Amino acid sequence: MATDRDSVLEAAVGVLSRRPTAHLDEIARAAGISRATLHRLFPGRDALIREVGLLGLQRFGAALDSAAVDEGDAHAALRRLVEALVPDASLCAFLTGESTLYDDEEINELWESQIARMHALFLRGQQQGTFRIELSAAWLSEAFFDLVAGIGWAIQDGRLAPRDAVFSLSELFLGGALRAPRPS
Amino acid sequence: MATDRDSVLEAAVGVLSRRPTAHLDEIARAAGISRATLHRLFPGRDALIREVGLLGLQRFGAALDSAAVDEGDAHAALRRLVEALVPDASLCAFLTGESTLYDDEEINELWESQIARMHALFLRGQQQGTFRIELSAAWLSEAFFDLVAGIGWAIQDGRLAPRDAVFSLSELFLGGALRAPRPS
DNA sequence: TAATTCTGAGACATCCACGTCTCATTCGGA
DNA sequence: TCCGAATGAGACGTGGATGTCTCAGAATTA
Repeated sequence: MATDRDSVLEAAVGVLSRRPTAHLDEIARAAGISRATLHRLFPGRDALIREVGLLGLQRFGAALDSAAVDEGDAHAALRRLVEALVPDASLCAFLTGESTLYDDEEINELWESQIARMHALFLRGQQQGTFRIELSAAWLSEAFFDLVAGIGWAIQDGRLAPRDAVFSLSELFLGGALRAPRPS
Repeated sequence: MATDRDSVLEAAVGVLSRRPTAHLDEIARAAGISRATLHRLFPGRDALIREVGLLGLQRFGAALDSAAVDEGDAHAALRRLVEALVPDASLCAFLTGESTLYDDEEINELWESQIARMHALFLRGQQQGTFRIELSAAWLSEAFFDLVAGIGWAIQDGRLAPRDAVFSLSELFLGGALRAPRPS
């Protein structure tokens, strides 16, 4: 069953985003399977983490796609991106915390290309007069992703209600990023 | 020499904030000492990481003190806090990345108490009408610290100029946190 | 200079997570 | 019911980082 692999990856995210050094025992338990089965699904720890990373980057890219970040008003695009990204916030938290991921060439390239899309969004928004130009597009991209990851951690630890996530993130970030005094 | 321990801790932060799983060899090399001397200064890896964590929390507390976060206007207090905290941004990055730290009771209590001080600052700011009340004080605290950590990572990786750190952080965050349309 | 202390380099031993294996059990289909 | 596949539990070996040790050389002090 291919679905099983995915559900295991989901469970792995839940554990690894909070504790990147978690043992395989713990991940297996979280997935509701034995360590043996975990090894049957994934050759080893490195492979598992790599696949989780690829899943995260794929979801990230899918969110960028579904939000159509390179179309229309940058402000609206960013709000769409928040909506699309929040459900995978813990995955983004994983991408931030698991630093060893970026030793891998393919992962690195994927990451760079997704970040470039975000960078382009902010750059376009600045050219449109939507986003502030005193803050570099690079910093806006970085800060945005940091906040998404923070959302993921906060939700997982029960410090933030999932329902509040989209509002909290978009209001705080856009308040600082938008050039206009305050969005409606 | 007591100073040596501190300089080793500083070097350890530089390595561990970026790669929490770095080997002791690497940390020793970064500190310019041998692994043997590292072991003479710190009983083991756990002890080293614990001391780095304590250093970070102490610096965090010192920043809260020097910024006098519980005095006067909350807006001004937060700006002072940013100034005081940015030099130790990588230490804050370490505190967010090294999750195993919080297995320790003492570390956990220290962390909670410092966060409580930040929480109080935001709560006071909300009561003063300085900060937005649509965003919970807890989320503001969390998001602020996430951004500080992000600043630390960005500076260490050379993606952000240290000179721009205070401005980038305070402008972005305050823009989203302040109730007033935009600070001067 | 001589003595003491500190340091670095390296050689071990140890420990723990990981990877592999076996085997009994369970689940699902014929 | 029977058979095959999949799973879980556990044992076992392995690798690599860690922790401890020794010893020679450097640094510091008298």
